[in-house]
Order: sequence, then structure tokens, then C-alpha cells
Amino acid sequence: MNKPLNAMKALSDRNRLRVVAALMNHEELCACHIIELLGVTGATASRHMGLLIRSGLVQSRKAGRWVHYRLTADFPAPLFQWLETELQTDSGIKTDRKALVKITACKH
Amino acid sequence: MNKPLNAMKALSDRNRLRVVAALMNHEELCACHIIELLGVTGATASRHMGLLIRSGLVQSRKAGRWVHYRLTADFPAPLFQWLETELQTDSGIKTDRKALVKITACKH
DNA sequence: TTGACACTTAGCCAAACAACTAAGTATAAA
DNA sequence: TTTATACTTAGTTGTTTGGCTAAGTGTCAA
Repeated sequence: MNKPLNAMKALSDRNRLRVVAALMNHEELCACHIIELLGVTGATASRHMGLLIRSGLVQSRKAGRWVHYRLTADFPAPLFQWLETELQTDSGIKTDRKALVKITACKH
Repeated sequence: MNKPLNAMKALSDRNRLRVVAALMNHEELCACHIIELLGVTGATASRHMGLLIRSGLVQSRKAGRWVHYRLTADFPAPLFQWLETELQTDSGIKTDRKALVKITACKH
């Protein structure tokens, strides 16, 4: 039961859940966007993203000096659907979405 | 995002995931069944069940000296569906199911 | 009412974890 | 090639968590 267990562990942290919620709305985000969204150091963001990648929920793409993250193609659909309905009305997530508009405004 | 976060936290422990998997197949289980299935002390099982109840995924019913647990009526359907497909083929869960046949054989 | 039984709560300990700083790697610009 | 930038890895620290034992609560049987 390691696959579902690791997915649950990946989503059982508030900051990682925020990142996944953000990626459900943004296709792709750069590490620096995530750092700014969460308000943590680069090292902390990197560790969270590493864990999300090892869980199989997220993948990364390196482009020059930047790393871009997105949800994997086989992100479990039921899980996606459930998170979507649960997080749609969440005030914290709505705040994050507003913040992301500004954060992603300046592209690389 | 506390509701989904707490659900994820509840399911991010191997023993609690085993209990939920068992309850997906058994309608109702007594505390003593869970103690025997997990091979932990009553105190440990009680703490796990308390957490599952506070997460809203499980409810309990007291009958005399015994406490029976079941999934709540509003256990998120997408989550249920996903767990079902993921855990169906899992060897650990299959072992648990076999064990539960014997464990639940002697009723109260 | 006394004892046994089925949990629950409290308190303790060791392992896991999230955050940080500092040091390392890799890429691009000067 | 040197410097700056964008992460990643290693090492430290404080908090959370899962396990236990022991003590407490509530129910039933003798």
C-alpha cells in the first residue's frame, strides 16, 4: 500500500497541499514562484518539491537555471476531483490564488 | 483547507490506512478486531481511532462494553473510489482481509 | 457491590519531520 | 574564466507523532 500511503503523506502537510492546489490551477510553476507563495527558504521549498516528486504526484522539468514543476499525467483522477471540490471554496486557497496572479505576473 | 488536510493526515499512517481499508470491506468493526488486526495495544488502537473520528472519516457506536467503528456516511466518494482501486491489488491489504475473516469469525 | 472486562486518557520515550543556515552543484552572463 | 544566479544536499534544532505502560471511566456479571 506504499503508493497510496506515500501520496497521503505527500498531501498531509499544509504547505505541500498548497503547492498541489496551486498546480491544479497553473499547469506549471517555477521553484521561485513556490518559494514566494509559501514564504519559505529555497532549501525548504526544494525539500517539499523533492518529496512531492518521489510520491509520484509531481514532476519537474529543468530549463536552464530554472526548474518548473507540474502535476504528473497520472495524478490520480479521483484524488484530483476530490481536492478540487474541497479546495474550491477554501479561503486560504483563494488567498493563494490571488497571490499567484501577482507572483506569476513577472515571467522568466 | 483543514478538512482535506485532516483527512490526508488521518490516512498518512500505515496502520490507520489499514483500518480504513478494513472498514471499506466490513461495514462495522469492533475495537478488539482492530487491536488484533494491527497487533498493537488497546491504547494505541484507541488513539488511532480517535484521530480517524476527529478527521470525520470514521464514526463510532457504543454498544454495552464494546465500541463499533464504521466509515461515516459522508466519507468522500472520490477518496473511497481511489482507495478501492489502489488497495484492491495490494498484498498487505489482501493479507489483512484474510486475517479479518478469522478475526471477525467469533462475534460478540 | 465487587470484580472483570473494554475501552480511553495521561505521561513517557524514540523516531520522523519541517524549518533554518551553510556548503555544494550547475548554468548563464560578464 | 570568473561571478552571479537558481536550485539541491547536508547538518542542526525544535516540534509532532506513534508506540508503550499505567491509571481512569464506564458497563456488565457474579
